[in-house]
Amino acid sequence: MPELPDVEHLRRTWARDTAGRTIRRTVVTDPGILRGDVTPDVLDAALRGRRLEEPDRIGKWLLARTDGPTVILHFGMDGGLRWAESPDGRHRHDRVIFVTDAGEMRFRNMRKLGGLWLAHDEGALATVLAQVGPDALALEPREVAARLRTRRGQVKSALMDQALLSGVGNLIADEILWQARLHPKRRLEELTDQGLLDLARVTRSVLREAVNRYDYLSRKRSWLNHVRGRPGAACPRCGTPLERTVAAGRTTWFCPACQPAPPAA
DNA sequence: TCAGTTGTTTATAT
DNA sequence: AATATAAACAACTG
Repeated sequence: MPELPDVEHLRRTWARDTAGRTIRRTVVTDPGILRGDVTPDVLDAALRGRRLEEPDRIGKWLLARTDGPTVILHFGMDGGLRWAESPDGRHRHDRVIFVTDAGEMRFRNMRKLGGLWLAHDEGALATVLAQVGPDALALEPREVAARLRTRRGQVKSALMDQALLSGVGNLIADEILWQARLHPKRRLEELTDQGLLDLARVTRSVLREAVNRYDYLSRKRSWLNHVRGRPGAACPRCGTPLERTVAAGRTTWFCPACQPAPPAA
């Protein structure tokens, strides 16, 4: 699930459920989810007795702050959070559990892409996030356009480059390009300034609406993601059968009528 | 059995 | 130097 809107949802979940709580202990059921030099003992010692504070988010990264260290979570392809009042019903993919004075937050992650980092101060936090660009939703469209303008090559590749702009994943990139009527393999250097600005505006509007709907973008019938990936699916705008290709190394769906291919090389 | 999966990193090639 | 591609990671679903 996790692209920017999903992680924002997780951030709000974390904030709501852990507000005012104190960490009693942490349970690491699978050390293979720990990143950097943190170990189960180090994590527990660092967090025991700490008060949970308002979490932040940059792109797909959740920064779970305490009155001491910050826990950094990345959810990979299928990670998530579950809050429970008691230790009952833990799932085998709950890799780390933050036990508080009134319930526990579980970091679930089936495939163990992503993981957990621990930063003892802002310097360590900056080190972990050194390659992460500005949050895609925190920038004005003109700023997004200016960043895109520094790049050449396939537009989808740039949208998904987390160092250029953080938060846009494969599904959202397809949605943005479909709404902007741009073929995923169009080249950035071919786009006009106005074209880039339009793309940046669509980017913000897709992210904003997905975040404000509070879950994801799949329910909206007028959007590509409502039908994306289904065999024989038709473009919600014009009814043309969607096509599948690979761009930026990822499965990509687009409408061949609304998103005309770039001129052959 | 095999292909496919919302992400990132690394290696390799162009 | 930038960009493009593929593989690897891990665990599951259909």
